[in-house]
Amino acid sequence: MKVSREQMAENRRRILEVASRLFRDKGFEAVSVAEVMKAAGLTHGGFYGHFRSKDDLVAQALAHVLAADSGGGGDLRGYVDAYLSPRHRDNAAGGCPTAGLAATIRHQTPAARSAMTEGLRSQIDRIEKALPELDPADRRRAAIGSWAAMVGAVILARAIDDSVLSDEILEQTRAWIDAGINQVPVS
Amino acid sequence: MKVSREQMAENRRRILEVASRLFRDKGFEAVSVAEVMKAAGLTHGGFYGHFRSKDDLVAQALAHVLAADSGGGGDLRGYVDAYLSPRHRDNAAGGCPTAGLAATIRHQTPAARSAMTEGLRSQIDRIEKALPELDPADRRRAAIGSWAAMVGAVILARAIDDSVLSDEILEQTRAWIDAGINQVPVS
DNA sequence: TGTACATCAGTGAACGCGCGTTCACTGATGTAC
DNA sequence: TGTACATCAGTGAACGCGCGTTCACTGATGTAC
Repeated sequence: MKVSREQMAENRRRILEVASRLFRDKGFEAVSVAEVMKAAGLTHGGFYGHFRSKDDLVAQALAHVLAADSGGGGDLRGYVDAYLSPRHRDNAAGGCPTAGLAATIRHQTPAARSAMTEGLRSQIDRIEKALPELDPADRRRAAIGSWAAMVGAVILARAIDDSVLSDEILEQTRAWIDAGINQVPVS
Repeated sequence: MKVSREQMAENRRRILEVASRLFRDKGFEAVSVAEVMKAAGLTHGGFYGHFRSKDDLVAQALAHVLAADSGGGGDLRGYVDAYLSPRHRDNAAGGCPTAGLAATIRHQTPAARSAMTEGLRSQIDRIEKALPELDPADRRRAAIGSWAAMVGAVILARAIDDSVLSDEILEQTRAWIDAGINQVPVS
């Protein structure tokens, strides 16, 4: 059953969105092509009309979700608070693709690594822009250091089974970043 | 061919060691039971004499490697430098199991999550002990914040294909942690 | 201490299963007239 | 504008493959005497 051009474009968009959620939730390898297509309301055979392979889907879904992700823009304090919240920790499927997927990019294709590189570059830029009060060197150090801490904290908080310690990881990292940003003009 | 009790114990130890290296290098799912056994110099059929399942191996290999890992003990500055070095970034197989595996623990069994929880708890303790000059609240905040930043930085540095940016992630995070630890007595 | 034999760690063929991918087919789309 | 038909997005059965796991077998170990 052929489908209109707009319908096909919408199907493709839906596959990318659904795939990015499933990948963040379960990891690239634990999600099958058939599972993605079913979640998009299609059958698995049609997949290869949209993508050349599962690896191609991985790279495109990653580029898609990293391009859509635009946190850290204006209110940095608010962004950090939301990022290091139990709500974000418990919502991997709808959360930050970097926290959910960066650690497994190593095992993906060059195209996926390239998408992640661009995503990281623009994320650092966004955080830098939200720190106009610092001089350039301190600003870049604060942007990279706090982003590394945010990503690391969410990954650690998601990895453990003790909810008290998990909450503490988020809260202490928030306080550590806060202190770091406020007093960065070092010695 | 039966084997002596000591030989069997050594085989088991070798399986755990080889498995932990392969898991850190390629991830839990990308390593097969047969691959682990072959790397340990055995055939795959004997695996189930040592472990109940692959999930059992995952949990035990994780507990094994986290127990052996004892970084951060004395010289914190030196530990941070080594951790955030290109050498460690490029040696995932022999490197920190937390940086290599924490992000995928979410998809593993409760036993594996439990091992990671204990590993994280003792790692935070070790870093705290290396910061005796700080008062207790600052010490805990610095231990958790800098550990989150270290893990996050290595994960990000490994995820991208631009070696200049990757080196910068490591270097700036090192500087950020340094500044944070030295001036933690906040306001 | 020496021997006979039960034990059991390790072997390798075989299993069932789910995966990524292919392909002949279907029928709505959209174009040529 | 209306019709006839070529196109092609989506369907679902089928494929080959590697995986985790099982099992009948082997032969060195280690114990009973």
